[in-house]
Amino acid sequence: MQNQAITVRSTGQPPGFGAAASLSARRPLTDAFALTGAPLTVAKDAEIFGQGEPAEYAYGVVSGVVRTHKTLSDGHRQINAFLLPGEIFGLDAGDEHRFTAEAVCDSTVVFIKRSELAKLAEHDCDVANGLWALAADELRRLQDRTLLLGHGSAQERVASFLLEMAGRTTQSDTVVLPMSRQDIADYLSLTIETVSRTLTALGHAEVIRLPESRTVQLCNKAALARLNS
Amino acid sequence: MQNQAITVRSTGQPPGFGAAASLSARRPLTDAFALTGAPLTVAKDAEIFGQGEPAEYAYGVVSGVVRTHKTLSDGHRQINAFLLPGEIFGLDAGDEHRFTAEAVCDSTVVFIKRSELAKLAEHDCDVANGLWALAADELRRLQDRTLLLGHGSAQERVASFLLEMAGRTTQSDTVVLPMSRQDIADYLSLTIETVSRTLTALGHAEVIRLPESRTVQLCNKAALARLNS
DNA sequence: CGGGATATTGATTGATTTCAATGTGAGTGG
DNA sequence: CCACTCACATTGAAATCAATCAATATCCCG
Repeated sequence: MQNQAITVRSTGQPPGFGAAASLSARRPLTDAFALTGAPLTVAKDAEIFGQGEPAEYAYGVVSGVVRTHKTLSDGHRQINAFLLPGEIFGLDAGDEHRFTAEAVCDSTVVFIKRSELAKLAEHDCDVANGLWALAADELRRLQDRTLLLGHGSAQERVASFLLEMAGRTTQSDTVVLPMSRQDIADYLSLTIETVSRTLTALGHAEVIRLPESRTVQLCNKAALARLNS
Repeated sequence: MQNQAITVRSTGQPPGFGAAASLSARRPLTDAFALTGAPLTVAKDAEIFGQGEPAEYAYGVVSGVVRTHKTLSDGHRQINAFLLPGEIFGLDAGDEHRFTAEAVCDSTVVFIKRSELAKLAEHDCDVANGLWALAADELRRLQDRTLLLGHGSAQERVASFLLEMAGRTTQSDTVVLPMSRQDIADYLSLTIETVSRTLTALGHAEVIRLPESRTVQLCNKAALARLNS
C-alpha cells in the first residue's frame, strides 16, 4: 500500500499530437511524485486542504478516494471531482487552492511541493509538457461535465455517473460506490432525493440492480449509455 | 486591423507560482502567433473548423468574435466559449477538434500549425509553460462555468453572463452584445425564451436597461453581482 | 413596402426541488 | 443478544422554475 507508484491516468486524448508522445511526456511527473517521502494517511471526511488556503503542495492518491469541492455562499456544495488511486489533484490552483479536498473514505496520499514542480518545469520541457497534458485531460473531463450539467436530465446524469465510475473502478458490471448519495447529488448538481428516486427508477426499468444501497449492478450498460446520447 | 498583435489574456491567476513568472511564460506564445502570415478573414456564421476534423491549426482572434460549440445528437447546441480579440482557440484538442468554431460576426483570425507549436514546446520550456498556463486559465473558466450551470437560476446565469461580457469588452457600463439571443441561450443552457424573459425582468427590476435588443446598460452592477453570489 | 430573421410575450406543461415522513442498517451499550 | 440511536437512504405530496407550444412584435434589408 505505501509508496505504491503513482501512475497518471489519462481519461482521453493527449492535448496534442499523438498519444505516444504525450504518454512519455507524462512520465516525468510520475517520477516527481515518486521522490516523495512516506504517504500521508487521511481519515474518512478529513480535510487535506481547504479552499482559499495557500497552495503549497500537489497530491496523488495512493489508496482510497478523494473529493474536491466548493461550498457556495448559499450553503450549496458542488463537488468538482472524485479522485481515485493514481490520480493527481491540487495542481490546478493559483496561489490559493480553489477547492477543498477531503477523503471520501480512509485514504493515503503522497504530495510534492508545487514550487519544486514549477522549478522543474522551467528547465525540463518534459515536465512542463506533462503538466500541460494533465491540464488538458482535466479540461476535456470538465468540458464533458459542462455538457452533462447543462442539458442533461436527472436520468442522464445518474446514468453517466454510473458508467463513469464503472469505467474507472472495475472491469466487471458491479460497482461499489465509495461515496454517499449526498456526494453523488453534489457532484451531479441534483438533490439527494432525485438521485435516490432516479436509481430506484433505473432499478425498476431493470437497467441496474441495487443489492445494497452502495452496490450497483449494471445489467444493461447499453441502455445506460443510450440515456447519455 | 490586420496583423494586430495577439495578446494572451488571462482571466484569472496563472496556474502556479506568481503572476509575473506566468505572464512572461506566455510571451513565447504571443511570439509564435506573431510569426503567422496574413490574417484569415471569416464572414459572420462561417465555420473556421468543424467538430471531428483533424486539428491541424490553433487560432487567435484578431478582430470580431468567435464561438466554439458542440451539437448534440438530440439537436441541442452547447456553446463552449465566446472568443474575443486577443484570445486563442483550437489548442485544446486531441488529434481532432472537439468543437466547431464559427465567427459570430465578420472576424479575422491568425493561425499556427499545432505540430510546430508542439515541436517548439518539446525544446522550449517557456512555450511549454505558456501552453500549461493557457490550459490552466481555461480550466478555471470552465470550473466557474460548471458552478453556474449546476446551481444557477436563469437570473443568475444571465446576470453572470452580462457581467462577464461587460468585464471583457468595455470599461463603461454599456455592453453591446455581438451574439444573438439563441447564442446566449446555448451558452447558458437555457432557451431563447427564458433568456428574453429574464432580460426583460432585469429591466423591470431596473438592474439593466435595454435601449436596443443587443445593447445592455448595466445600471446596477452590484445587484447583478449579488444575483450570482 | 414587403418579407424573413430575430426577439418578445403569453399559456400550459413537466421535471426537479422542496417539505415532510418513513424506512433501513450499522454500531453501541445495557 | 437485543434494544436503542444516529446517520443514511427511500418514498410521498406539493410547489416551483424553466421548457414547450403558440402567437405576436420588431428590426433590418432588399
